[in-house]
Amino acid sequence: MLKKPAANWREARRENARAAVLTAAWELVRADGLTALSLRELARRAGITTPTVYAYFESKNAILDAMFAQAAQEFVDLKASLPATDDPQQDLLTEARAFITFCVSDVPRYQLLFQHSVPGFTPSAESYELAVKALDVTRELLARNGVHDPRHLDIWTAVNIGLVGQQITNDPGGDRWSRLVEEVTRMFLAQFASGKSQ
Amino acid sequence: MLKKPAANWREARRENARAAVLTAAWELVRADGLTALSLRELARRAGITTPTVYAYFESKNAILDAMFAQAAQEFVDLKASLPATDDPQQDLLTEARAFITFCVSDVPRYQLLFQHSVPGFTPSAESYELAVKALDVTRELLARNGVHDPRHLDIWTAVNIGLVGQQITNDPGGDRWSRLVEEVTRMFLAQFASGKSQ
DNA sequence: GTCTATAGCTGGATAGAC
DNA sequence: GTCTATCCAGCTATAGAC
Repeated sequence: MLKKPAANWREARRENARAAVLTAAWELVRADGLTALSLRELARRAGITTPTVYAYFESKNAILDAMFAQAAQEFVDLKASLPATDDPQQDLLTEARAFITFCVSDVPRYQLLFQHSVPGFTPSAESYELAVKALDVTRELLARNGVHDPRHLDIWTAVNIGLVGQQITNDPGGDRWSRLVEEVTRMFLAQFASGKSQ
Repeated sequence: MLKKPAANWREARRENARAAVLTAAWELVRADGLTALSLRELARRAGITTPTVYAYFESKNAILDAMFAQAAQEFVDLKASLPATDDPQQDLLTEARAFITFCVSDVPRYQLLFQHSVPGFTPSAESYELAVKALDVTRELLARNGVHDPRHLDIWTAVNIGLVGQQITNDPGGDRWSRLVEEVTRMFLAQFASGKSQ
């Protein structure tokens, strides 16, 4: 509707160039931190000049928004890739492990997606909705474990985020907190699974 | 030893001025965020000019370090102010409540103290040690609840930080996560108190 | 100690030639 | 689309008069 097929190769070229800039952006923030994202250094890494960046993104915030959308999509893909076996407890543990690895393995992505820690930036509503929607998988997973209270979903996300936060802040590169995921999952399920909650 | 009593009033004057700058700094970061701390705006709020700031602090990082030291001391004071009753479970809940309120009521202080989220800044070793030492109170409190495994102390800090993080990030000004502290404390104690851990 | 003035740098964003 | 050149704003920090 919007684009004729004949113009597709142009669009594809443009998208490739945009993707290359985004790749350079991720490499930059992974190397120097999320707050170190500058258009000068980004352009240098991408092998172009600063004004050229504006040929593909209208502002720095537009780049951050595209990065947020990518991160949100990766989060959705992660959730979709989780196996559903006949052991709900094992599945929940698998999800927790996957989430923690997802966060710890790419700290700037975690900060962008879950901490909203870039000063002048708020994600677009659509990308944000995507990330929130991904929680539905967790909701179902908890339901299969007999956990139905929305408050307990909040507790589940909190303990997972807590492990991630402590791991990143106080033992970066290690596993002092991330290794506790199994024990924490047991604790959570012992209290809230199968209608055990008070 | 270092300062003669006769010079005390000079020292006191200087300390007052330093304290006034720090007060303005806290007001600034509470209003505009930790990353918005600039010497220009700080000076403006303190009713002085930028170079005058350097009469009291040798650099911006020195200001951040003084702020970190203040925050660490407030954290220590908070721990020291906790009542010790004959009900260890109640005391642990009281501590958790106090911690969460401490963090949520002053987000920049929380970020500075527990998130180390200022780009070029790392706290001085002494101030950092002060904050770590404050964990001893929690360690004792857990011991009085029959929790002795250091791993379970890590789990305890993680779940508390998790509630704080989710509260600040996803429901600022509300109580969606902070109100869950009692349920979370019950969950933790049910699993780990009195040598119940596996 | 406090000021005015400014150095020196880095940031986002734009003008205009090609 | 891509470049050179540049604008303008903000930052930390310093020089030097008073």
